[in-house]
Amino acid sequence: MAERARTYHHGDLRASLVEEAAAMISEGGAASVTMRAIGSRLGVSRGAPYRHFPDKTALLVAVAVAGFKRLNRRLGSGDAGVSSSSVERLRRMGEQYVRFALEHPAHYRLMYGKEALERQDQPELRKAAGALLENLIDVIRVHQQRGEIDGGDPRAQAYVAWSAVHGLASLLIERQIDPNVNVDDLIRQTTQTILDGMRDRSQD
Amino acid sequence: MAERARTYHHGDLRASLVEEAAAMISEGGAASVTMRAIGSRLGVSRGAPYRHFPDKTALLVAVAVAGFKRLNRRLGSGDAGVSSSSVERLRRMGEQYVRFALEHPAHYRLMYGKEALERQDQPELRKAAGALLENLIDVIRVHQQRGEIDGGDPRAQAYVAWSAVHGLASLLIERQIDPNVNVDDLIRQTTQTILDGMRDRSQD
DNA sequence: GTGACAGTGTTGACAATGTCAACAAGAGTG
DNA sequence: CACTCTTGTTGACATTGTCAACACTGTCAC
Repeated sequence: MAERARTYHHGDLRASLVEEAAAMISEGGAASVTMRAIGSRLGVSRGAPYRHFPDKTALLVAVAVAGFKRLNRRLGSGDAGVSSSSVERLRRMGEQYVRFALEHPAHYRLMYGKEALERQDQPELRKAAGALLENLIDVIRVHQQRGEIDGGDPRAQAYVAWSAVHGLASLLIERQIDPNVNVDDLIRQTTQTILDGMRDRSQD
Repeated sequence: MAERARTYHHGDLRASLVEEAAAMISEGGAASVTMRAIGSRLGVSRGAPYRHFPDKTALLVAVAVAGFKRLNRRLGSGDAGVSSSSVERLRRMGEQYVRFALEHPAHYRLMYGKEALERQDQPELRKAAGALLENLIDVIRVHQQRGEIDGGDPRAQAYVAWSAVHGLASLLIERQIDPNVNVDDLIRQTTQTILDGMRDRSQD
């Protein structure tokens, strides 16, 4: 019945902590994650997590990093299928980005909310988010080479596109957007507007 | 020496609480605001705030609402000066929006961070944010009538524009953007891209 | 004026929480 | 088996939000 190589009391507590914390965040928001509760759910005491993370912040950072990796994987997955012409690839990335946020709102909030993680800059987190940016830049470069979008600094364009989808995701999550509005349409219009704006540098 | 009509012990504690909480947020982030600390700074006890706000969340909501009003005022203030042609007005709004966030990062975070305020939906907060949206819609309508931007649903366009500036502000505040990037340029490029995208519906 | 009354502020207490120090138990090594 | 490192447990403490009981202050009818 041993799950894996349960080398010790719990087996692989560190990974379990991250996993369980993510689950708790999805269920009851980041505020519901307490060291005692998470220990209890895993059958260990409140002090056990401190053998794997120096403090609660470190644990939450690990959860946030895992979220970025998951998001990154998802954005990259649409790669194989549609390499059609037009900027379909970029649009799909934007759409998947927002969908991820809507499916995991509390987790997404944690990923960007330095508020909960406020302290030093977390290099791991920065790195995970940086990987996302690099992927976006790569895709933008491809589209540039195809002449589908304007040929400016791809990094700056990536920031603009990221801002748009992150902003939309954030506003949706925080319920700042009228629930009567069709979300799919809004996502589509947002990505379309950005893409149009990145193409139309005709008279500037 | 009496400041105002100090009708009672403190005079106008409710307003002072909101003001002081905002100051503390600017100084040390939202986490530094504790009922005890804020009371201490105002020379009252830890229990005093509970005569004016049912709990800490309610106080923070009041602070957030004040932030929205302040932001709204700032966005509207550029109104008189430049009513020049082109979409300069909208661009300036976007720029002022992001600047406000950069100048008051912790306050801005609180305004959008339901995390700290998580509980019921806060109607006051929603209302304050709604006023911001309505102003934006109005400006968009003006530009539409001038034929400067596309004639779609102004509400949807407002959401797109709001998403872009909010996303940019958020990424900047959370230090997700390379500090070597010129912020002014990035703000300008973001607003420009959105405006271009709202104009170019030629081949769609 | 004076006494009731409501508004405002204070204090004691409590539960929840993050965290640390001291202790203990499993796991690997000689 | 003895030793030691890793991992987990427990007791304790400070901080914090919050409530209940109490106290002070101004107001107002009489």
